[in-house]
Amino acid sequence: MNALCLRHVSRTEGVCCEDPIFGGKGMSKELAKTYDPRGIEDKLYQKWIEKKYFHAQVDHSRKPFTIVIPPPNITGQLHMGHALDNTLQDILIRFKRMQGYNALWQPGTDHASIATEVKIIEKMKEEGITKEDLGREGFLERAWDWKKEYGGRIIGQLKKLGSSCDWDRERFTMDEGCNKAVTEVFCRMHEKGWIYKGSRIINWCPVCNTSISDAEVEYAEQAGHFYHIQYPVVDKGQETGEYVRFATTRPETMLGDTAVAVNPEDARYSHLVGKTVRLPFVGREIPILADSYVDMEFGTGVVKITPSHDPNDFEVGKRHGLPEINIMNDDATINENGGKFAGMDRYAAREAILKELKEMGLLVKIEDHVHNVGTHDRCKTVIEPMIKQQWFVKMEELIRPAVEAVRKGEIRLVPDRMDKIFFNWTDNIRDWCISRQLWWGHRIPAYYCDSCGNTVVAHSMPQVCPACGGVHFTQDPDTLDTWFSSALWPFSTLGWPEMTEDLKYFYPTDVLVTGYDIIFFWVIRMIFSGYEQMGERPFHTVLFHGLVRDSQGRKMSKSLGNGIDPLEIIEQYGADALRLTLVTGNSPGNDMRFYLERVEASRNFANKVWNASRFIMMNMAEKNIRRAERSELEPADKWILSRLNSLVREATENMEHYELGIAVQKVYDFIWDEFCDWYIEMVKPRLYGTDNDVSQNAALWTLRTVLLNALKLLHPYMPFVTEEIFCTLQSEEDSVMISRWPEYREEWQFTEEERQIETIKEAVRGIRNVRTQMQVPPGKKASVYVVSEQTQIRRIFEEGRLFFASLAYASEVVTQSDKAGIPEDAVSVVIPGAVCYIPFAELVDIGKEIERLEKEEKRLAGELARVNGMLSNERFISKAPEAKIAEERAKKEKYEQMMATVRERLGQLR
RNA sequence: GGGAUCUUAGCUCAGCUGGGAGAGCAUCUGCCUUACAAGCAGAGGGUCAUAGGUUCGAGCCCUAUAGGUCCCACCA
Repeated sequence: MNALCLRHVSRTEGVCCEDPIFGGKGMSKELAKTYDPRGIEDKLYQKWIEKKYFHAQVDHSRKPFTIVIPPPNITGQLHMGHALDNTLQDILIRFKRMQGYNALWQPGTDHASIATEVKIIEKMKEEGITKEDLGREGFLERAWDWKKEYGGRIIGQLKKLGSSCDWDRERFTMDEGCNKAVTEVFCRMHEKGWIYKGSRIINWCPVCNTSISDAEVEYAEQAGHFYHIQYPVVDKGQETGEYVRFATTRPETMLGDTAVAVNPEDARYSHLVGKTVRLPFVGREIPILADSYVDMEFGTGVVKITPSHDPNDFEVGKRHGLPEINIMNDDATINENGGKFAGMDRYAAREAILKELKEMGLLVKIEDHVHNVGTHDRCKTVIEPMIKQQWFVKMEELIRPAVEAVRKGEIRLVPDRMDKIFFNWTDNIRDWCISRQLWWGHRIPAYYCDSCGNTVVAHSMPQVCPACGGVHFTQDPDTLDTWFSSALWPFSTLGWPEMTEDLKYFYPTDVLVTGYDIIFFWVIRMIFSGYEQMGERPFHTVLFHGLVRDSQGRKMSKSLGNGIDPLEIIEQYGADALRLTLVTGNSPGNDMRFYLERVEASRNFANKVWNASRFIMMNMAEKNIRRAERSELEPADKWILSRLNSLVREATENMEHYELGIAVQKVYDFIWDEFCDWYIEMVKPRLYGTDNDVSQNAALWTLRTVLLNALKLLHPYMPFVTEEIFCTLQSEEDSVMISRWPEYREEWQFTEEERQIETIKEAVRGIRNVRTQMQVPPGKKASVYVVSEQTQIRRIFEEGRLFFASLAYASEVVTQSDKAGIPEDAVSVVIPGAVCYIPFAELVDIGKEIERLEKEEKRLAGELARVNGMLSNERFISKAPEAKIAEERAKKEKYEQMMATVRERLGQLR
């Protein structure tokens, strides 16, 4: 048996803890001192799958909680962004599952039309094949093979992360059901007039050979030039000898110019309006017209108008009824409209044109100019605006319910500031170009009659043309934007357009978790699709996270080679460590830096939890622990239960508010600081060599109870280590992942004991402090006299004598009401309400002791000055809340009392 | 051009509705104390970017400035 492996998992019985480490043979095995996640993680995941813990089905007796996964691309490999995104989702879904919700995490993958197609073509290129060689059918066959080969890869990787998706429900954006949903939506929207085909200026990628949507255009700053060019003015067929001058960054587009425009208010050019200019090379005479689009202040105040290759010019052209002359082929070479430049690439043509313009004296000057150029986000090619027939979704009305939903808070974006980004987009929205000249994707369900060209949009190939009675049709060759199907994901995965039981029960889903980078691509489109198709919001909350960057704050990218592979991190440190790293010290929507030191810290925490559990299990071995009666609990037990209780309330609240980083930080601090460093140390004397069974049982019961609850709180973040320990502790519950989330309990609130233990902790900290300062070795014990006039305080130390002694390295603890019998040169530690005296055998350096007390005096004086300042401020007294004033008064009293003690002591020593 | 966001300890970042500045890592000191050296105990280190303002009270709210990051627009 693997020594690192705590136990075997039973695959046949309901109880997973049949082989407890200390059970059976009455002897304890030595456990590994360090937690090794390898082996354990896969084994536990396997168990969860076999027990169907991830599976959710309709159950009207319980409330559903649903998350749909942002479907990863089938071409994808798990990267840190996925790891973060899915960790957050898994935390939420595990949390809600434990709270008793019927939690469904709906998984699946995306066909990622263009991304996949590009990859397949790349691979084909290596073999020397093109798309055209294979033909559409052959290409699609290859694409499906690709999907079969790589589509499952990322799913396996998500499992490594611990994702508790309901894999029985795995979907694909191009599976039968999703296809049906896509066709249905297309037909419905077309019927309604919200999907239309039109000839408009669109973004064309000359490399990918397809149109793309506005959202896919990425602007990149590039160093370019301003070319100042002039055209000769023509009046009644004669050149007047005058020229109009203008500047352009793209001189090659002049081949498609159909006008020159000036501002109607511009007195400089008013005499030219109505005349024409002669376009060099093509010899076309084009009008000089007035349009307010032209900015008089900018440049010469003259703009050349190329309706076919510039979106603004397109609009101008529409207003003035200008001809649209396309001068480019799909690969961005100049076409026959470019005259002698035909066949040249757009950039080669630019150079050639400039050269000739210069020779003709029409190129006035060239200036350097940095400008933003639209590029295709996939391949970074500079996009070419082109006028083409494409399919569009009309956005104006469709977007309205989505805007309202966010405005009214029916859908909440976390963090709130995402609202503004959302509205910025919706306020400036243009119609969505959805057709792509690609093969991998949902083919547009539009059919053209071979006889009359009539368009029929239908669920399947029509039989007869309603216009001419023709019986032969050709389907539109284009496919849909990949986001068209993603937009339907929250309901298509649940069975829509069938009104399935699943759909009725699990829709609307609850939370969508995603990066802010796809708010436009996906989030907005899901929202309007949800309202349009389902009549209901797709989710009530969107939780945004930021980007995972490298240790220097750079984006992780392939080209930089600075990406960190989450799978390697999992292999080396464990999935729990990776997950914890990704959610700590980060707030929603903010980017984070990832570096190994942080993963190490997370791994260390997993190890800490492991070792605390190991300690508890060792002490529980062969003992029958019974539930401790309330009366049997000692102050320390009550203290930790009370602290746990507060933690439960706070962590749960934070999680409800999606403050996952804050919640887990609190759990971390509780486990490491309060539970391990204090409570465990406090109870050691009760566990080792004591004959007080009641006290020992209370300690063990408390240890086990607190640990079990802490494991539950930690489980959503670190599912593996918590499960491994939980089961080994032989809880009544089979698995932490389906156990009940802890709830606040009135009977575990012990305010008085919290105060008592805090007093002892202060004393311990003070004593440790002076011992360190005086370099007293830990092995050297000393008597500690606790002097207090207050019997209650003396009682605290008497009750806690056992652990106080061990924490404060005391050989004995004596409590008394005055200093009688305590050596004058004993070191003193002043705490509220008491003084601890430690007489060391050797002479204490009085000078240093005075120095130390003076420092304390100074500190107290500072505190008192602050408190007195507040309390003597009349406006504070009259305006601050009562509770605050009372609080400050109590502090004042405390500090004054401590100050008096310190001064008295100083007086004695001086 | 419009907008968002950040500026807190040497580094990376938390700090939830305003009420005595925190964590991890790093540094220094002492400890192999029978759960854990991936650990324990202690220490040092911050005018919370700058300047105003609101408030009894500001890291937190408002205004301006400087610097960084990002998004949108695209003046040709």
